[in-house]
Amino acid sequence: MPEGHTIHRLARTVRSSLAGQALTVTSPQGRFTEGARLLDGRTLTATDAHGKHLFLGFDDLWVHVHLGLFGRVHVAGGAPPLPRGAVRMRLVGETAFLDLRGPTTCQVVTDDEKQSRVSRLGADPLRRDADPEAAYQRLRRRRVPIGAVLLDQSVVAGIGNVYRAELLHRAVMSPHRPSRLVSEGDWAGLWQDAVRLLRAGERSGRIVTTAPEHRARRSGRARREDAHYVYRRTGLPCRRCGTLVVEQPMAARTIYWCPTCQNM
DNA sequence: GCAAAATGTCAAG
DNA sequence: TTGACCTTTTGCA
Repeated sequence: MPEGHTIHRLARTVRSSLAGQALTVTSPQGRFTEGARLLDGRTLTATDAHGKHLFLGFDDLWVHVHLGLFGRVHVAGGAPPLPRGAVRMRLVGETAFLDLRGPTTCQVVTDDEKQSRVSRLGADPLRRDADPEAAYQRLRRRRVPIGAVLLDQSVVAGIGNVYRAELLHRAVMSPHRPSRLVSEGDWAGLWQDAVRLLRAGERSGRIVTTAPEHRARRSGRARREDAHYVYRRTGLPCRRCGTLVVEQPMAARTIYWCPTCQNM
């Protein structure tokens, strides 16, 4: 479930449940044995999130985690049960534990290595130190359409396939619009909306992009299919104009959009 | 029991 | 542009 909002939320959760505790670090699955040995017994001192990258700090060393498409982190209070499935890394503190499964990346890195990995990332809407102007300068030079640029983590860090589709629909912009035709004002609007949506996602732990009037309530809870305007709604009517939503591959993923109102 | 899908990225051709 | 990789869950025999 990992777009940037998930990672920032995790950074907070892990900090509040495990920071300051000396941790037992293991790799039940066996693919992080070396790293676990380096960190076992150390105290978790910091957590940090940049786009979709999570860093867990142990003084001068960090664990760099990238969940990829399938990775998951499970944090819970109390004592851990026997590991179930492929647990790459397990952290056990006095009051809580963490299990990491299926990440693309789980590596011990130094401060310098962390810095160099972060420096390859573009502006993160969830960070106060983000530079959206620099992102705009990069965006304007890309030869690919805006729908592809929004997934390019070296331009904007943290947006994934759900947010890209939803942001473009909310901006009433075609994913096919050439990036050089995205004006400063267009970009300011997209950026501001990204900040708003990702913050809401970080707070709630869910991606909900639709306005309340689009969300039918049943037993007090928004239905899942009402959470989005276009993402995974192929063949259903656009909530703005009624045209059927279409899908197409773009930048190695599927983009969903309304061909009528998002017409450039 | 097995195939397919899922909010991601990188390297090879 | 395609395939490989990481793992769990869901749907269909």
